[in-house]
Amino acid sequence: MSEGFAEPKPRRRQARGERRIAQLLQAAANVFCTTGYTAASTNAIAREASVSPGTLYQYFPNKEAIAVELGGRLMHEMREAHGQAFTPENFELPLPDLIDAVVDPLIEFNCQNPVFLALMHGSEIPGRIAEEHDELHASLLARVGDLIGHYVPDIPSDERARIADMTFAVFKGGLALVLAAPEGPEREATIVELKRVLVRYLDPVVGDAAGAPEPPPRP
Amino acid sequence: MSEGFAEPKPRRRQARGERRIAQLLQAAANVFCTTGYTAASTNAIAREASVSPGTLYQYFPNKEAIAVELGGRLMHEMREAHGQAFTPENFELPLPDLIDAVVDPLIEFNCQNPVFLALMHGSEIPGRIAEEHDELHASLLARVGDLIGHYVPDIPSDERARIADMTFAVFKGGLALVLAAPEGPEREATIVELKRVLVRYLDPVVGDAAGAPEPPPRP
DNA sequence: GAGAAACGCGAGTGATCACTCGTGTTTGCC
DNA sequence: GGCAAACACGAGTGATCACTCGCGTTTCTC
Repeated sequence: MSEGFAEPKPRRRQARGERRIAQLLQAAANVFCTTGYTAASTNAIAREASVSPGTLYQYFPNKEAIAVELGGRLMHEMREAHGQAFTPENFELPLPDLIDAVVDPLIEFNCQNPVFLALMHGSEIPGRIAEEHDELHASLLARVGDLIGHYVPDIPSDERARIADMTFAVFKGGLALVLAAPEGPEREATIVELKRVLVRYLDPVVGDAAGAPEPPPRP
Repeated sequence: MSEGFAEPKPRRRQARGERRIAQLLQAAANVFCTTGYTAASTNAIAREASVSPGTLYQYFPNKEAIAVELGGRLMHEMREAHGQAFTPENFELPLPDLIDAVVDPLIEFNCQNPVFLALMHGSEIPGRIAEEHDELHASLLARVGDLIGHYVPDIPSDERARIADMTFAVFKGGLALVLAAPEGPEREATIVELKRVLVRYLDPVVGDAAGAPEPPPRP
């Protein structure tokens, strides 16, 4: 009965080990992007990282742990990206500028980490990641809801939730389109168009109560 | 060299066989929905259909063929659904009614065939389905583009394409939200909200050239 | 520089998967 | 009724996958 410690692993890592982990996660991201989580084999990940299967299993107990660690790191970066998007001073911006401030970092992050959507979107992924994703999703929704509540203080909470949900869903749909567009002017134009959707959808919502009544004339 | 016929299969099917095929496709749809295409095993599909693995392979040469046949049938139904959505008389409707006429059948179809999105959306699916889906996608985009061109005849083609792309992307994002909502009043409210997004986005586009200048007051 | 521990390897292992095959049953046709 | 073909079965087969293990190498610590 003694020594019932369930301590995970007081394992000392060397610098080489940390490097290998980063290398393996990068390889896993590539393989997950191209083949998806389920069809990605651990041997393929090891091969992509130019190491043996045994080496991979020195750092990760199983395939799911790779995805969880990768997802966790991406989630952390994502929180930073959207943390700087929802600063208090942005709350006072006019709607188009606010949308710029919120949307740009999120798009930038997803463009540079396409594996994020690949991991979060599939219904094939392990439950652990889905939970973390749900948390992040709920957190983002709450922030959008706060924003709407700030512009329209007396909105019913169910309506506010519905608008936040729809805003986020529209963003996700547009984000997929942005990621599908080739980098360059075409992608930029798609981003502009996505922001146009959001502005036109939200302007009447916030415009009713805030002081941004008239839409600017289109060129 | 003689008998170089590549005839697929002049196989005579009995009524029992046709029934089995429908039964197997239904079972496959269930399994694909819950586990995804890659993780779905042919044995699991056979079990869901209460037949033996050997019976399954009497009607389908391999796992991909099941998905292709299922996708093909869904695609056919889908074309019917959106064929009745883009009838010429709908072209003359005011924007909100037009959106009702186009969006409602598509949502209805996807609600009753959730496996459709599951098959079309994954990046894990066999190439054959992706091709068919691309065709359908392009066809739908063209219809939306025609619609925009009808309302705004002198719009530049690249801008028209971008608007059609974004409209469809927004719809897909909202559709995911609709499918995630529980059936009943909540789903209906989500559908209404999705239509609101589309109307607000497209109204300034078509309003510039057509005769629907003023938005109705919101209650 | 010697011992310990982290690192690295790759053939091997058991499980699972897509798919086959030999055999028995049902159906359509004369 | 009898024959041929379609239907149905489920144990079996080879391939592949996640994961292990024994052993050799590098790095840290003293």
